[in-house]
Amino acid sequence: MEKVNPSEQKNLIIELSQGREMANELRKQLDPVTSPETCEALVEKIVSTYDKALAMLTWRVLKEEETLPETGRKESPLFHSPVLTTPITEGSNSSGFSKDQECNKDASKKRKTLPKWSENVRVCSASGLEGHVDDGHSWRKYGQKDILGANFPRAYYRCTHRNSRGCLATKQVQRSDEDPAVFEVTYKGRHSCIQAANSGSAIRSDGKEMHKPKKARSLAREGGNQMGAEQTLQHLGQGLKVETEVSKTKEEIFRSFSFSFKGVGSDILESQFFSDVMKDCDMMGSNSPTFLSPTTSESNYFSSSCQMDNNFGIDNILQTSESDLTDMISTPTSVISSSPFGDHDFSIDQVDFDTSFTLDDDLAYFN
DNA sequence: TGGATTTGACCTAG
DNA sequence: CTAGGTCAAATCCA
Repeated sequence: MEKVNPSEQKNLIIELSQGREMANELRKQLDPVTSPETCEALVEKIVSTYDKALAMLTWRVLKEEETLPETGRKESPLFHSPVLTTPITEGSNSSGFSKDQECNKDASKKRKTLPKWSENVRVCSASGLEGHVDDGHSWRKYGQKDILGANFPRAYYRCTHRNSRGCLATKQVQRSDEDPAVFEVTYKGRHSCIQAANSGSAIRSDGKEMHKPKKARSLAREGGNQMGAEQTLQHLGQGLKVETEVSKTKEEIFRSFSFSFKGVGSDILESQFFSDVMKDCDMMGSNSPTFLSPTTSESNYFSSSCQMDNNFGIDNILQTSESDLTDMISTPTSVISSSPFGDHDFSIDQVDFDTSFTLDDDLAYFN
């Protein structure tokens, strides 16, 4: 990493500066009057800032290593970087590497070879769109399965561009048993398509949504407690308010961060890492220009757009592993707040853009 | 007519 | 063997 381009350097400076400022602020706050929550928030914020800076540096190294033979890349100690997200150990193996990474060795024998990470999304009840959690990509449902012990079936989605562009990204959406308003979304694989962020469910210039899933239509068919299709679409068009399992504190914590990503990567790269940077955007909906201030004391409502303005390549940051956040998911309210560093896959490959990342919709209809 | 969803069957990991 | 994951034909809908 002998050379840092000006953009990255700038971002690093910003991050580190923020960390310093927040540390100073925390010092000021360290008086008996200050609430522990405030201090905790500041600490989280500081840690997050440094994590981001480290992630940037990490990514740079990984990017460079990508030019090296595959073996060298996989053996990179960076895969064990504390910056990276907690490995999900779905049926974990004992090695330091994720199952995915190991599976790369013999992909022909194993079916699950893609990185996996999860997030919880709570859909604003007012939207009437239960489980419609869009991450900016267009998904096509290819299956639904009743899961043992779960009250609700699990829906399986894959990228719409699976055939046309060979995009292998998939996701699973399951409604939480504990809180039906919470949808556990598990992503697998990374998008090799470039539709990502600024396309997805973006609103077209004519006001209509792109990739409007027919899920909305079926919702109308199903009737029940769902609102009418017209209303549904209207809500979608207006930008679905999505509530993540993030405390207000978190919102405050991450509000100041702004990131965008300049993907550079190889589409073949299977391992991927999504730092809290993305979590900030995706989960916190932090400093989106269209961010809506929380309207309740315990919920984060925000619009689906998440502006990402810097040039931080993210999709090539390697995910430490295909981890399984199932345990985290099972306790939604504590998940995100305790671990803001989820892994996210955003295929922003080979795209240099300032984009509005949408989180607006994605219907999972489990009725 | 083409793309998306539904759903039963099939495949595979554990 | 079982449960989870995927396939693919049937169906729906704009």
